[in-house]
Formats: sequence, structure tokens, C-alpha cells
Amino acid sequence: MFKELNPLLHSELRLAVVSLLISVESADFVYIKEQTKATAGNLSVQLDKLQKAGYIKVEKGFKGKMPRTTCSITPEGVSAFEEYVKALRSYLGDKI
Amino acid sequence: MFKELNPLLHSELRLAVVSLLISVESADFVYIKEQTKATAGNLSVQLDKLQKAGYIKVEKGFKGKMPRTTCSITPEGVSAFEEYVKALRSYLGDKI
DNA sequence: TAAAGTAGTTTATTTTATAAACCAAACAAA
DNA sequence: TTTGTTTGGTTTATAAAATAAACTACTTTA
Repeated sequence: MFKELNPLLHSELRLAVVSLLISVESADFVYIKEQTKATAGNLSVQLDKLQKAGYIKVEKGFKGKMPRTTCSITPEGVSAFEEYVKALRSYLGDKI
Repeated sequence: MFKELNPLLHSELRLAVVSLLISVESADFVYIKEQTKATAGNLSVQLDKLQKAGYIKVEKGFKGKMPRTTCSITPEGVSAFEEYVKALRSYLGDKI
């Protein structure tokens, strides 16, 4: 009846991050923070979880002299998201 | 960009309950428990939250001599669910 | 060179979800 | 008839999560 919802994606901020990255090739920390309206601390924690799950890749470098963290989605991230959306449908019926 | 997801509905079990009740007029505790595969304790807690939010109506009565708790969705519950689904779309893009 | 800003991380606190323990009545059966 | 079991839950305790606050390190500006 109701499919299980991947708890890693069933989180407002992490879902927003993955949703954003899926349509964008790559995005840096500041941009993600702005788009999702997250606090830096919360974003840092959630990016870490997504990375540890293998759903995103996080690269730390510099833009000039300032640190710059760039994120991109992995193939596992894409398919986890697709699975999540499929599972969601079991809750939404024909409403979507 | 990303709409806020009503935290009361953004919970696997509460979403399942509301989703179930939306298509069914009314359902009792045991039935909901079976359909959602929830434990009784968890279900009890979550039904209480939904009721306190005014999203469902909970009626306690008896079937013969055994207690029987019947739940149904309220108009506020229906519209909260519809809002939630609308907000979700901002995360799912054209994936759904 | 002191103050303020940028880009984050770490730690602490609050909130949630979940599980475990419990309760009361009914039924079953010895 | 009293001991055990099942039903239908609720309450309380614990684990996990989200969030906020505090902090670090470096840079830019006044």
C-alpha cells in the first residue's frame, strides 16, 4: 500500500538540496544556502549526510583566496531521488 | 523557489494516515494500523497530533463490548493535504 | 591594526519519531 | 473461578533528527 520513504531524502532541506542539484550540474555552498534559505550550520550538517550516503559529491577549493565548496549530485543520488518520488506517489494517489 | 512543507504532514506515518483517510470516509484504529504497518503506540501518538491540529476527527466508542476508535478527515485536513501536495511539487519539478 | 565580513564547522539544544512498557477490559480454558 | 491470553489502545522513555548558537579561520575594508 504505502511504500517506504527514504528517510535521508524525506527531510525538507535535504530534499531541496537534491532537487536543486539534480537540475544544475553543480552548485556552491553559498548558492545552495541562498536558494534553500537554510542556515549555514544546518546546510553544512545536511550536506555532510548526503555526501556520506553517496548521494552528492562535495569538493572544497578556493575561489581566489576565499574557500569555496562545490556540490554535485551523483548517479546514486539521482536514482535515490527517483525512487523517493516513486514511493511518494503511493501517498499522493491521483492528487499529483 | 521551494515552498515550505507543513511539518505536520511531512512525516511518513501522518502522511499515510491522512492519505488513507482522504479516500475513505472513515476508518478505525486497527484498520489504519494494519494499512500503515505502524505500531499501536506510534499510531496513537500521531493520531493525537493530527487531531490536535484539527486535521482529523477521532471518535471513541464500542463495537459490542470492545473499544473502537474511528477516525475521519476534516475539511481542514483535506485542504492542508492539498496545500502540502502543492508545496511538494516545488521540490519534484516535472518528475511527477 | 581593529572591526567587520565571508565561508564555513562544531557543538549544544530542541523537537520528533519510535519503541517499550503499561493498563483495562474481554475471552478462553482448566 | 482464577490464571493466562488477546484486543485495543495510552503513557512514558529512548533514540534520532533538525535546528540554532557558538566558534574557527581567514579576508577585506576603514
